[in-house]
Amino acid sequence: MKQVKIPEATIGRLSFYSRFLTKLENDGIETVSSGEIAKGIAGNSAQVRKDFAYFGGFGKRGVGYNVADLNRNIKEILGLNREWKAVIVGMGNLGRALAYYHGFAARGFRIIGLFDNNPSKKGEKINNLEIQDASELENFLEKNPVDIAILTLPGETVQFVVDRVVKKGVKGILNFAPVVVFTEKDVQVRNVDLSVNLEILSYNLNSK
Amino acid sequence: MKQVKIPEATIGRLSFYSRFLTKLENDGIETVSSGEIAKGIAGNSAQVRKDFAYFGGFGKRGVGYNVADLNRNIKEILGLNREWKAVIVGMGNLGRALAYYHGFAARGFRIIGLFDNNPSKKGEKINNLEIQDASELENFLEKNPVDIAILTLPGETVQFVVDRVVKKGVKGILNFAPVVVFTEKDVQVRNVDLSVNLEILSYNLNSK
DNA sequence: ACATGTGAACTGCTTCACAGCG
DNA sequence: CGCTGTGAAGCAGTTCACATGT
Repeated sequence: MKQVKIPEATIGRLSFYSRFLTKLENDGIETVSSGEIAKGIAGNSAQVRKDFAYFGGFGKRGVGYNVADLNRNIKEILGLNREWKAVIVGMGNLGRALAYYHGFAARGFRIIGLFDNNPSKKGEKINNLEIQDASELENFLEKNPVDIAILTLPGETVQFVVDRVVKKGVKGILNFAPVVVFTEKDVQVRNVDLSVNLEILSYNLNSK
Repeated sequence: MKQVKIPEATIGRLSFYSRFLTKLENDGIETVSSGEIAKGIAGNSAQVRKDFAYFGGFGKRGVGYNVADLNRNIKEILGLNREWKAVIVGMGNLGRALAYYHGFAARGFRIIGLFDNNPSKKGEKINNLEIQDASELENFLEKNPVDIAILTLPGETVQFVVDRVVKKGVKGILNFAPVVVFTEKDVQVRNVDLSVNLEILSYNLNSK
């Protein structure tokens, strides 16, 4: 295996593969072929094999892949063999929904702090975590190192909060507001945009 | 202008451009260059021009683009010059958050029905809409034609609901569960996956 | 003079097709 | 024989660089 650049699209698919494999594991299935994986995630078998080949290949020719092994390898590649600590800033409806969302914990992301700048929300409990006032953010991050900040904030306030959490060592940002975030380049930013997807739907529906 | 295939990536960017232009319109700015747009959405000016060129080009050489004109054109391309009617099925935390989300209405997507199969939620009001029992879904869709179904459901139930709404004429699906949806090909499906983005963050943070 | 519009070059990702191996 | 692993081909999207138009 030579060390080449991994397409970001491949990383995204690894995440799908892993969840599909977890389902297979739960069903007690031990072996799976690239074709079956492709069917499970609506992809193409050559692509599945190529994706794995970037990391050296995990299969047996003529047989397929061992489900548990493969899943363990993928999780390790994705960095899911450790726990990632995250905070959510902005406890509006979306922030709350994410605080309750089980999918994160199931994949190793632990939410350890919730913040909002509205004093009337302070102390409210969500999933055994108390909402803290946004002014506590720096203080909290100093005592509790955090890897990722999930920002469910109005667009105007996002950059301000990004600067604050980055200064306290946060290295990953998951931003839900439709604004561009600027940071040092060693900080990873991912944007989730709810409207874009509806607008692509709109375009596709319209041009039929 | 010749009719060529438009990259899906271009459509996604049009959505960003439009929101950036709306901001400029609100600030009373009348003219903008491809370079300024590029800065606003963290892109590249050649790409901005190429994106517009797919649709014939909207600018004046030596000057730039008229903000209001350009935005109107983009919205028309995206199909946002009409109202799209949508329902949300699955009123868990995420479904509720989306029901409250203002961003949809601001872009012409009107939520006209909320459904859940938990009888205890029936009648509860969110944003002036009553949650209806899932058994009412077909009945409602017959009386109220709907373009898009937003599905915030557990993965296991998604396909069942997709089949039901598609049978009643829904042509667009926005699915938030990490499962593959199968439909006739004239139905558009978009998937929003919250965990994938965290896992890509995890990968990128891990490989530093 | 200046910013658009665009062919051409480039880069990156996907699909093909088959050699290699269990 | 079957399914993986992989070079090579093919395709799609991005960036370059400049001719074009105002």
